[in-house]
Formats: sequence, C-alpha cells, structure tokens
Amino acid sequence: MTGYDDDISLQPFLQRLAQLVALTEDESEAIRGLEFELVSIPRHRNVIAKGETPSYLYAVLDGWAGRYSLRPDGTRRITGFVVPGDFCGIHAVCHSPLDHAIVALTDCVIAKVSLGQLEQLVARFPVIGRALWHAKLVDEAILRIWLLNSSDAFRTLAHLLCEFEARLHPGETSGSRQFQLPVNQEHLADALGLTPVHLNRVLQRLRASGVIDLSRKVLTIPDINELRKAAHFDCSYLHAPTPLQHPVTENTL
Amino acid sequence: MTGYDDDISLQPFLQRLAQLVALTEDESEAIRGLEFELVSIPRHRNVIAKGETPSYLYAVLDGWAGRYSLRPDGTRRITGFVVPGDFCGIHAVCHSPLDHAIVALTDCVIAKVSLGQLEQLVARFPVIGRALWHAKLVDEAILRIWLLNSSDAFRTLAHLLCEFEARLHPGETSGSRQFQLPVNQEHLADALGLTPVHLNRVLQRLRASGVIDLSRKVLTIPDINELRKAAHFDCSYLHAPTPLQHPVTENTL
DNA sequence: CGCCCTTTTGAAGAAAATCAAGGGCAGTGG
DNA sequence: CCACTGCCCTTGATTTTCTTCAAAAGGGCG
Repeated sequence: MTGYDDDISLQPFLQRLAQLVALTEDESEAIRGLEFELVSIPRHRNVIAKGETPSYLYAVLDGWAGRYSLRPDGTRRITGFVVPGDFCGIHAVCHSPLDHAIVALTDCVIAKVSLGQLEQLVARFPVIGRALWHAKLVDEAILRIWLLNSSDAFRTLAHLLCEFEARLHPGETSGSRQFQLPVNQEHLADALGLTPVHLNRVLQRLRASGVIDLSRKVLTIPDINELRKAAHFDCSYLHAPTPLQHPVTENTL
Repeated sequence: MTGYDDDISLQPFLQRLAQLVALTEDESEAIRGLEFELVSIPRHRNVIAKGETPSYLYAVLDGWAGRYSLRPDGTRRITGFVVPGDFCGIHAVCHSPLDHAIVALTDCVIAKVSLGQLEQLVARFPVIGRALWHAKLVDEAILRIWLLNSSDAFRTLAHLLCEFEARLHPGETSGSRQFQLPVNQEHLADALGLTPVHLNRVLQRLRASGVIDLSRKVLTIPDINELRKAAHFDCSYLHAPTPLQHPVTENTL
C-alpha cells in the first residue's frame, strides 16, 4: 500500500464489491492488499477526461463525481453520479477511450489501482471479475431507469433522490434519513435534463408535498417509504443487498 | 452444431465480436464452433422476460428486438434496439435477473449458447471476454447518447436513424443508403420518449428537410453525411470499425 | 460590508402532450 | 370484385409542461 495516510484504505471499494458478490476472506484480503496510489482531485477538475484511456482503475474513496457530456449547443448533461465506493476507468481494459468525461463534483479522494494488477487479481479470483461485471450492469440499469423516468419531472427528481439514498445507505429499508447531498440545483437539473429554473419549481413541489426537505446541501427524508411511493421507486435494479440477497446460487467456495 | 438448417451459423455474432477486438483464426474458429440451439421467436413475443435469469446467451441472427420497461402509468419506454449480430442475456453470468424485458419487434431467429460453454470459451481465449466487455460498454455508451439527446426531438430522431445506419452498416463512411427499418412509428416514439403523434410531426419535419425518406418500412438516406450533420452524429461512441481502428495496442498473439 | 455563487420568483413563449377524428392500405371474406 | 376490418399514419385544436429571459433575494466568506 502506498497511500500517504494509513487510515485511508480501499474499504469503500471492497464494500461495494462485497455487495454484489459473496467474497471469501482470501478474496477480501486480496482486494484490501491491492497497491494503490492515492490522489486528491479538487472540485471542478476532471477525474478522467473525455477520450482518455487510462491505465488505472479509479476507486472513489471519498467525494462525489459526475459523468457528463456536452451537447452541440454547449449545454451539459450529467449521465451519472459516482459516489464513494464506486469506481471508474474500467473501460480501459478494452483499450477503448472514454466516451464522456468524469468530473469531481466535490473534492475527491481517489485510489488509482493499475489495470494490470486488477487483471492479475481477476485471473486469480474470477468471482471478482464477476463483481466488476455486476457493477457495470448496475450502471447500465441506472441509465435505463433515467431514460424510463424522463417523462415526468416530479417523479424523476423523487426517483433520483431515492437512488442517492439507496446507493449511500444500501440495505436500509425504512425510517427517516438525513444526509449530505453535495450537489447544487444546477447539477440536479443537468442530471435530469431540466433547466435549473424548472428544477427549482419541481423541487419546491416535492418540498410542499412533505416527502423531503433540502436546504444547505442537507437532504432530509422524514419517511423514506413515502418518498419511494411518490417516486414509484423499486430498488431492485440497483442489486443492493437485501435480507434475501445472495441465496444459495453463489458459490462461496 | 445443432441448428436445424446448416446455412444458419453464428456468423453475425462472430462478425460483431470481430468488430470490437482483433481475433485470430483459432479464436474465430472456436466461436464458429460453439454449440447452439436455434429458436424462432415470433413478433411481439418476449425473447427474455423481465426478471428472468436465463442460462443462455441469446445471439440474434436475424430480426430486430427491443429492450423495454413499463412506466407506472402503463406506458412503454424502449431503452434499446437489438439488431442482428447483437446478443443479450449475458447479465445472467452474474446470476442477476434482467431488470427489463426484451421483445421481438419482428420475427427473430436466435441462437442460444449455454453460458457454461461461453465461460469455457472465455477462459480459453481471454480476448473474447474482452470483446464481451467491449460490447457492454457500447450498450452503455448508446444509453448515454440517448440521455444526452433527449432534449431535442428533431436531433434525437435523426440521431437514432444514424445509429441504426451505423450499426447495420458499420465502417461505411459516405454515400446514400436504403434499408429496411422494421419498426413502426409507435416503436420510434416509445424509444424517443415522445407520443406517436408528436413523433409523426417530427418525422415529417425530417422528411421535409430532405435528409431522409421513410415509407413502407424502407428508410432512404440520400446522403448519410447530411443526416449525420443534422443529427450532430459522431459514430465513435459505437466503437465501430474504421480504417484507423485496432492499431498496435491489441495483442493478436 | 461587499462580492460571488446559488436559489427563488415572475411573465412570456416554445415544445410536446392530449383529445379527437379522418385517411390509406393490406388482408379477409362475402 | 367490392365491402369490411384492422392497423398504422396523418391532421387539427387545445392544454400542459417546460424553457427562456429577466431580475431579485439569500447566504457564505473575504
């Protein structure tokens, strides 16, 4: 490990993979033992620029990043959020350039793991390769949900907030929530394909309906199931851990 | 090979993979030699239902299929088209159920290849595993483009037609085109997230601008580059073969 | 305090949905 | 041969949603 702070580890990345497949102690240990280079990326700077083919996997340990592309008219569309535990850059195993850019939405702490090392790890533990596949499938499922929702601003916004909640607090099923939402209304608008003005009005409708409060970048959800109902949110597409996840089919060696 | 017609082979599937990575004769031969079960799926029937975890890879040899989900209000959103050479069902390698359904938009001829056999193939020829990854990345890139375009109906429709052209005729760069477009306006509307009525009007604007003609399910493009210009289409996201593709980086053994 | 960034409000205009009805065309059956 | 039927495409009128343009109000921070 080459991190400049011994407290910083790949734990969030490991947890993310462990949500998707059952890992043995050996496998977990191998992931924890990966060498990585720790980088801090300040807000507004690209993690990976469009067209890049990096030779590292970027595991985000802290902070939020966003995937985005620019339209012909210069406006931006955010096509996905990257939260702690998520990774990006895996496209490079295909020697293919990234078709979009990934920008730090907040200051980020990121672990760079060489793809060569990752390939060795996958060769030794195929289940880790399957976890990476699984994570990609979740990314794809999220994109499909965004397309599906795109017809109704109110529901889409509620759904996106549910997505944040589910990704930040996987496995929790009911009750209230309060957490940092380190993005501003312009980010949300760019993610939903709305103008900031319209997003603001939709957000106020959501607040008025009592299912959320959002101020000073703190999102408060009095009852997560009320919000989910408003959003018609079904978390199964995220493949998050639930009490009934990973039954007997997964071979745990 | 267990097909009931010796003329029918995995050739379209092989071609698709060969677009994404450089394959040796051995590797191509191994793909051609896969055992498969040939199935015919009539129009309107599901290829894979939502929630299914099949034990086969479905390689579409002929016909068009569509990925779709239903909204809470019962309306449909098509989130992707599956054309000859494409495959689906690979999510099952993660033992995860499909989060959407795949329906035959026309009568389809599909080769079912067992996932076990596929895994053996990938174990023997890792480059084939990378081709499958690459194909998934292209699926993802297409979803991102759909999200990116979703703000402008005219451009989105033009872009979708460019996507069809590029996927059906990869590598061709200029000139005119004429090919079957076996979907109706309702399908296009469901794919673009528009109502059929509005799609019809946008389609007429496209026709009036002279870049396409579409009647009786035959799409005519007098000049593909004119259409691409109208759509702001850049085919690189599809990773289709171009004269400069696959330079020295790919290890061809 | 004054500045910048972000959120909020208002009013007018454009884009798309909705509702409703008519038209073309292929296939079917008398 | 012609009428009938079903499917798809097309058109018109109206309403809703979202954008655009413009400006004001907070809030954090030097």
